[in-house]
Amino acid sequence: MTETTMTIRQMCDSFGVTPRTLRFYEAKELLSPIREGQKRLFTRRDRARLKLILRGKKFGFSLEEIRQLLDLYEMEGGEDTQLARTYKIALAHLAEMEAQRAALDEAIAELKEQIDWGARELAARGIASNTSAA
Amino acid sequence: MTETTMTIRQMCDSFGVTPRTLRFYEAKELLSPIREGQKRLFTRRDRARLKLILRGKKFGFSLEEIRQLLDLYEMEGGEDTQLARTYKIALAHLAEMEAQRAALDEAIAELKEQIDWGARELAARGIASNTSAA
DNA sequence: CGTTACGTTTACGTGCGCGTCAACTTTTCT
DNA sequence: AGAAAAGTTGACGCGCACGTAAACGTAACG
Repeated sequence: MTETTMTIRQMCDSFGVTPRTLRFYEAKELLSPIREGQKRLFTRRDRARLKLILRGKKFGFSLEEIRQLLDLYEMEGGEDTQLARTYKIALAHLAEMEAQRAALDEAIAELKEQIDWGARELAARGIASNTSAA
Repeated sequence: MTETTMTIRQMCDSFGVTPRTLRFYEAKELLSPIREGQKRLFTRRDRARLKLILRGKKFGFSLEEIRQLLDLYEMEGGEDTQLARTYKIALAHLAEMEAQRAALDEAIAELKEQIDWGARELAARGIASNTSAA
């Protein structure tokens, strides 16, 4: 089987993060690479989680919130109560994300208006606003 | 004319922030309330800006980035070069926000999948997952 | 006229998300 | 064998976005 683990450097290169960041995430229990002697080896699981972590960060979630979300993606055979709790948390996150989406749409619409105004203004002043909005 | 200005406390109450926050934003030149003696009086302009500030924060923009965006919403009669610069910044922000929207849509879709899985799993285990997705 | 309420400045403290050494072990190249 | 490369564990530092406490002004109320 194709060596499925990666060194810390390989992880850093493919995700664009620093070693410090990966160790920090491990300390926060977001990642749990296996150890070969002293060295960390990151599994496919770690990669999947890291992807989710980085995505979560883009949406302004804290690492702690992200940790809760990560659990959802791995509730294979947990306890019933645990599953139910995680499920509720997930619903809350979903609601929050959909609210964010709505707000984002509104913000984009408003910003576009402003930009259009700016384009017209620039045109009126005879300045190139080389941005042919497809 | 209906007194159009608000005290710091009125602002805090209607926006759900603390006085410290408003003073902090003023120090960062995001707000510029007028002074009546020593006291701050927030104008309609300040309220509009604060609304945009809080929205920007929800999307993970830094206060400095938000300050740049705010300029866009007030480039009434600035210099040509200033207008052009602000215009470019706005385009960059728009691109970033649209990218965020795309990523957010994807994340929402995936989270929904997980939630559906969780709902089925809970059902199979005979647990109520009272959340009839409309 | 005191005190209660609301506001102010100044300044140090805090939590998060890492950055940045320092000092050290463990391969790996030549 | 010797040196460079890659990894490790502390531990302190830093920028951001405020929190929080101290000390003070001022204006209104009973």
